[in-house]
Order: sequence, then structure tokens, then C-alpha cells
Amino acid sequence: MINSDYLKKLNSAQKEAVINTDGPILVVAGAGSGKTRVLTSKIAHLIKNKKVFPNQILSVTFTNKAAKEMHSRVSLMLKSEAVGLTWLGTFHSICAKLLRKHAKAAGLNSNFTIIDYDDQSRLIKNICKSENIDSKKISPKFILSTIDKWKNNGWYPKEVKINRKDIFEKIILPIYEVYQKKLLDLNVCDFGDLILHSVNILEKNKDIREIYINNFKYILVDEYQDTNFIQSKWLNILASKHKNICCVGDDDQSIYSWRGAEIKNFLDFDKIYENTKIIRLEENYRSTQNILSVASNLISKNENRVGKTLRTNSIDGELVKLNCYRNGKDEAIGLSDEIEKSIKTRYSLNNVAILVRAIFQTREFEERFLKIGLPYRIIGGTKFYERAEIKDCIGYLRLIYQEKDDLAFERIVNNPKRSIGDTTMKQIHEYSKKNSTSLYEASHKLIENNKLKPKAKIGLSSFLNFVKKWRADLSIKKINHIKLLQIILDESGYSMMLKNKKDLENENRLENIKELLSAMKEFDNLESFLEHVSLATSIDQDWDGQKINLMTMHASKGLEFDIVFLPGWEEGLFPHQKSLEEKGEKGLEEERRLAYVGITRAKKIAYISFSMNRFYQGDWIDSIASRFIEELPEKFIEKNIVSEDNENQDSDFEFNQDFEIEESTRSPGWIRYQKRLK
DNA sequence: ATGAGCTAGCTTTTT
DNA sequence: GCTAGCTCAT
Repeated sequence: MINSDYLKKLNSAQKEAVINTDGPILVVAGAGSGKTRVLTSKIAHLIKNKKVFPNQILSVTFTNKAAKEMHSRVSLMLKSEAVGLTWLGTFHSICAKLLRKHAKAAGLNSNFTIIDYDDQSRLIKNICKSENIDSKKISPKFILSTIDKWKNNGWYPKEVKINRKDIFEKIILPIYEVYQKKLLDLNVCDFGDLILHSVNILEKNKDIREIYINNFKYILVDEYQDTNFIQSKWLNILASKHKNICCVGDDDQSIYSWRGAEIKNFLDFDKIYENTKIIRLEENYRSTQNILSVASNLISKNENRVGKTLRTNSIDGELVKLNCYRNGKDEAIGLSDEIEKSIKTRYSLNNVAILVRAIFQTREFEERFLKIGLPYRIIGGTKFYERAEIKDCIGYLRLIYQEKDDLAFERIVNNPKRSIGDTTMKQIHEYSKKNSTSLYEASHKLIENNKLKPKAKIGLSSFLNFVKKWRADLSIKKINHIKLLQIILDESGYSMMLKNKKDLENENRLENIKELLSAMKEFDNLESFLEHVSLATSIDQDWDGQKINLMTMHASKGLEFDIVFLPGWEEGLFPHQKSLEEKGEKGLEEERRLAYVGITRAKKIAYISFSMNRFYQGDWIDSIASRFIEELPEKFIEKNIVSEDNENQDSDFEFNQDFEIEESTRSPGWIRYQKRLK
């Protein structure tokens, strides 16, 4: 009975994690130990063997990608039985769903809009202006991060406990108060609100709480080490009745403390839940023994961790390679030469990754790859839905969908230009404030009352007429959301504006809009598309073709590659100076975990490198090898010493810095580059 | 209402 | 050294 197909593929620890369904369980899942397999098998097991209804299982992840991955894997196992897994999603999407059902209890309408950082920032700036707070003294960014911190602590304005040591907090608190009120007025939520309101509703309303704590017989949580206070509270409330909560995570991969994640949730799980069963997944299915040894050795330098020993049945494989370069450019050259000479023929470029600490580090490699014609893709960077042109499109759609959406109104009313400047906007704002109406409504009234300058009046009324027309297109003519956006782009003159400026950037923008239009096809209607957009950051990366992957180590979590390059291991850069300055020893440990994440992405070969000199923020700086390099176990490392200079053996190693110029100019990539020039 | 000119800041960023 | 964001002048 229990030996169903999906159980046969599991090792004993994994199986134990799957079949122990009842009571609190903490699965300590080392890198590459098959935690997603455990989670998905567990869902299958609950439905198939325990006869649990899919909608009684709450499965939470942090990213859309992870949720999608889980869903598709479960679907593969269960086929049609997986239908009805309605509560599988990210913290934010599940909270949004819950909140839409009970919006009234939080003082919202169920059609509230979820706003992003940009909108938040604009709101804060507006508030600072009207409250006469100099935004040079306290940046909106800082204000928002403080508010976010408070929300992560579960504090509404009234509940904030000011940190007396922080001189800014007492200035920020009144802003928070106004901000929070403004959000309700506008019928919008920021990301923090989704969870904060949800917790609040569950706490304050017994009837609503009962619905969910009865319904969620089983709760599964992915990446538990990344939860913050309010998220864990939310889980604790929901698990309070059945206590069948299974959290999976790896304390060694906790790299988001700066986003409010508290490993404490993970480390103290068994203190919160009596009789917690702790299961360790220590068998690694990803990396070679050598790679694993290096990673394990490094992470063992951390004090603050549960502690585990990863094993593998895999071969020792190649030693982890450690290279020193003269400068950043040489590093890029050396690395690309290695790819050309020995990697490219044996591995798919899709299985090669360069993982960096900070995103700007990718530039050096990009330049090199462009020069020698190696294809690459950058993962991360500016998010698709954060691009200006995409936000403009969404702004139009949002305003059409919801008249009250002042933030959308502000964004697009003068874009493309309709001669609506600051003066007009000020008038609209004042009117809307005085009469408590939306900006849209206020504009109407101002035109009716003939209060505007002629030029502005023409621009504004044509804009309003278009909006009215588009709304009719949507609600009366029942035009679908894709066609609607095309009409908008056409009639508003937005497309024209982009087409008229003929440069690469605008061509890119048009491309992006095309991509947006095609992404919209996945959704049935405008409403579901807008919900998706507000909770999504990127549309699926193109995995077409063979390309080297460039990304930050943060972005690489959860991924794996045959070949991994880890350049830039220099003091100041990695571990990053700021991290040490702000968080001291704790910061250092998090950086070390980041190194651990980086190394454990590699399946076959890992290359670590640093350079003696780097052009950084406009200056050449001498750099020294990262302290992490000294922590690497010599036994599993191959130092590429080209030099005969052995004098300083004790004070670490010396690398030959005298690369001959010809060496690099004769590289395969260079030759190809020369050929292309002809 | 657009652009020149200046200043500040410069880590990561699952949602 | 680069660039985003702001101010001030046109």
C-alpha cells in the first residue's frame, strides 16, 4: 500500500519525511538533497494514501517559480488527482487570495490593487512633501525599509515599538501612520500588507480563523529558513489546530536575513512545536565529492547552525580550481579562455554559470563575451515587470479596471505627453483631496468647471475620453485584454511615441511590449492578468539556445549547473564590506553561507578566482584574496600556480602575474573574433 | 517642458 | 567612473 511508485524513488530519510504525515516535522535538507522531491512526494502521498482532499493541503513557497515547479511535478505524479491544489502558492499569492475573500475585515474592497516598490516610493514622496519632511535628510528608500521592517514584525502604526537608539524612527512613525491610511483610502496593499492584514484578520475574527484552521489539515513549507516573523506567525496560526506542519529548509542556505528572514524560526522550530520530528536529508545527489568537501569545510566555520554532514555516492571528480588573476579584465579573459578551451566542447553552455556577489560584476564578463562572441544570458537585473514601458502599459490597464487607482492615473496621464504639467496635476490633487474623490473624478470635475488652462484642458479631456472609451471596450464590447492593450497603445499614441524615437533602447521597449502581449495570452481575463502581474517579477526566462548563465549568487539559489565559476573572491567584495560593517560577525556568517550556496550549485567542476587589482568605483584598488579562500581545504583544491616564485609559500601562495599578452590574444575566442572582423 | 548641469551614492532584492 | 535624480534655466 505504502510502496507506491513515488515512494520507490526515495532514500530512507526522504521516505521517512514523506510518510510521517502527522505532527510537526522539520526537514533539514542540505543542498542538493532532494527537498523538492520530498515535498512533492508528500503531497502525492497525502492525496493518494491518506485520502486528503487537495484543497485541505496548504503548500507555501517563496517564489512563483518554486510554486510552479511544485505544481507541475505533483501533476506529473498524480495526473488528474492533482486538480484542486488551490492552496499551493507563494506566501504572497495565498495571502492575497485569502485577503480578497475577507477584504472587508481589513477595511478594503475585494478588488484592491497590489502596489509595488515604485508606487510605494511615490506615495512616500508625496507624503513627505505634504508633511514638510526633507527627503534629503531621510530618503524614501530608508523610510520604506523601516516601514517594511515594522510590518515584518507584525506592527501596525499603533503597535510600533520605537527603537530609542534610532533617531529616525520617531520621525518615520508619523509617516507610516499617514501612509497606512492612504493605502486604505486608495484601496491598495503593499506586499507587506498582504501578510500583515491576513494575520490580523485571522487573529481578530474567530469565525474566519475557524474556517481555515479546520480546512488546512496539512501544511507544507518550503525554504523555511527564509521566513520572517510575521510569516511564521501566520503559519503558526493556521497550524494551531491540526499541528500537521512540515517545514523544509536549510539553515546553511539562509541568505536573506536582510529581507527580514530569521533563521531563528528554523532553529527554534522544535521549541515552538512539542514533539517535533527532525529529519535530516544528508545525501547529496548533485555534486562530486570534492566539491562537496570544499563546501562542507567552508560552512563548518560558521558557529550559528544546526550542523549536518553531506554525503554523496558520486566520484571524487576534479579538484576545485583556484585561480589568481592580475585584474578584473584578466579574470574575464582567463575564464572565457577556459570555457573556450576545455568546457565548450564537453558541456552545454546552458550548464555553465558564472556566479557573482554583486550584479555589476557581470559587466566585465559581458564585454569579454561580446568581444569573442560567446553567447550568454543574464538572469536577474531589472525585472521584466519593473521596466518603465511595461509599467506604463499596466498603468493604463489598471486605471481602466479601477477608476480609483490614483497611482496608475498619475503614472500615465501625461505619458505620452498631453501638456499636463505640474500645475495641472497640483490642481487635480487639491480638488481630489478637498472633495475626497479619485484623481480621475477630480479631473472630470475640473474640466466641467472650466478651471484649467486651455492647453491642459484639451490634453486632459482627450485622455479622459479615451479612458471612457476603453472602459466601454472592455465592459460593453467585451474586448479581450490583449486586444484592449493593443487598442490602448494605438489610440493613446504610446506606440507612436516609441516608434518615432528611433534608437536601440526604444526598439527594445517595443520588443518588451510585444513580449508582454504574448505573456497576456496565458490569462483568461484582465482581472486575473492584473493579479498575476502584481505578484510576479519576471516572465519566464528564455532558455532557448546555448548560453552561459550570468547571475548573482543570491539568484542562483535552487539552481544547479555542471560548471560553476565563482569570480571576484576578494576582501571587501566578498565578503562584502557593507555586510561586515552593518552586521559584523553575523554578516560574515551570512556571506559564508552565500559562498556555500555558490559552491554547491556545481555538479562537476567549480572554479574559484580572485584578482590582485580591480577597477572599482572609478579607482584602481589593490585587492587581497578573500578570507574564505584561506578557509578552503587544501586537499581538495588545485591552485593554479604558474609561477616558480616560491619564496612566500608560507604567507600564502603567489601566482604568476606575468601573463604574456600573446597568450590571451591567441585564445580561440580571439581567433574567432579576428575572423569575424574580416 | 525639455535639457544641461550638478550631486550623491554605489550589495544582495524570493514578493 | 557612472548614472539616476534633482534643480534651474530656456
